[in-house]
Amino acid sequence: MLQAALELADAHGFGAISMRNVAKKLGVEAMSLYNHVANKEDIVDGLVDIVFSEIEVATPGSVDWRTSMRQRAISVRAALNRHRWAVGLMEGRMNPGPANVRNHDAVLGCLRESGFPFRAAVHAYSLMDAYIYGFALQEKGLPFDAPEETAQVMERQRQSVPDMDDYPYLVEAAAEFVDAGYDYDTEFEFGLDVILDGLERLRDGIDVAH
Amino acid sequence: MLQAALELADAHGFGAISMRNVAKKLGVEAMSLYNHVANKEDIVDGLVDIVFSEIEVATPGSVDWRTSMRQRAISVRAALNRHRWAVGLMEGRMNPGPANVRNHDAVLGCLRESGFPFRAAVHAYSLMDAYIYGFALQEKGLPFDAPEETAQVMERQRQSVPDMDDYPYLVEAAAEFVDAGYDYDTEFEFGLDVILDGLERLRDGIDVAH
DNA sequence: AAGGTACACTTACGCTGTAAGGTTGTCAAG
DNA sequence: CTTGACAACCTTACAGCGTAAGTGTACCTT
Repeated sequence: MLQAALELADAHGFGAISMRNVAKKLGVEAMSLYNHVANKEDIVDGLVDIVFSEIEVATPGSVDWRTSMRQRAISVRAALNRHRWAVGLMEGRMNPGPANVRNHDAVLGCLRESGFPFRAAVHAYSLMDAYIYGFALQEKGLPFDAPEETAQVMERQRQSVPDMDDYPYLVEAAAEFVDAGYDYDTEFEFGLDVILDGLERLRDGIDVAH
Repeated sequence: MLQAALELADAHGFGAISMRNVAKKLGVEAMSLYNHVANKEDIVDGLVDIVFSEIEVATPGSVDWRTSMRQRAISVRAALNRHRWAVGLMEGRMNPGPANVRNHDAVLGCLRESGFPFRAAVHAYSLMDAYIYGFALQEKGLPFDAPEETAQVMERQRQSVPDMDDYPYLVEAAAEFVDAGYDYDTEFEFGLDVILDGLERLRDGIDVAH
């Protein structure tokens, strides 16, 4: 049943998850689902945990913290790209599933065992995840997916803003993107590396101080 | 009418914005609203632009880019804390309002005039906003607002995870947060400064190369 | 055979956004 | 003063939503 809901969400977005839709996909009436879940929120909790289960985080000690965290970040983004409907829902679950918990513990463990003191590990985790989820949010929202669409979208947006010429930097950006495109992968990894650089300096500073 | 919708959303969350609720607040029937807006999405667009209008970004040249960007980031977070319902909605508007457009142009302008080449300015903007919106997402989702609630929430979460003892790092975190609390302001500004440090290095590196 | 449990069903309530069409108040042109 | 246009409001209706409540039936255990 989670499988059915997942396929619905992946194919037609979060709004397509309704008790009636999921039930129909299973050849069943809506109310029958309540024999298996408490309510709709329960289904969403289950779906989110499936997404968490797709996130790969290396076993501690197998690689250094930086490559481990880098791979995890890329893995999270990949999972969120496969399941765009999940973007705003990963954080703040009231009933975190097992994969969710395991993931959090693994990340904290990686950082702690790599020499990050507790508070520094929390800072690092908060910073990385804020960036990852925030980037996914941008990526989900930004109007152009494929490069070839960029020009049309830009043109439409320009027309919807009456006095576009008052905003020279936006005009510059629009022209540039139409011209040279916009690469999400590059963008994501750039920011990610800035953050990892900062965290590395933080950790090394602490090492020295000890 | 946007005012009425704004008060509803601030007081009772995004879900409270329904045509019937907004209309009731104005002493009017739901369908009457359609004389002023095309549809509900129109209202949301208007609300989001109100939030954008509350974001302060210094006029270019008045202060250096770093303090300007730092203040803006804090201003964005403050606005999103006043209007938590807006957190997932700021990015990816199909019909950006005037305040939205002005804000984007001002930020890009600040960076460009401070010596960031175009691509670097885009990287910087993307990185900062991903972090800001991602942090706001965390903050909205995280279950404890007031420090005194922390203990209860932690206890409830522990009970909802059956084999909590398999996750030593989470146990450590829970204990620490109950003990010493969790300060969102400190957390936010820590990550923000890591990012600004990284961007400063990026800009200086470019300056030297020229 | 009896009882319990698991799963499915139907019906109903109050909510949602909004399409369609009717009524009224204001205001400018003839 | 009348007429017509127009804006703003109204009511009605429809299809969809989550889910509370109650009913039926097949199967497994005692």
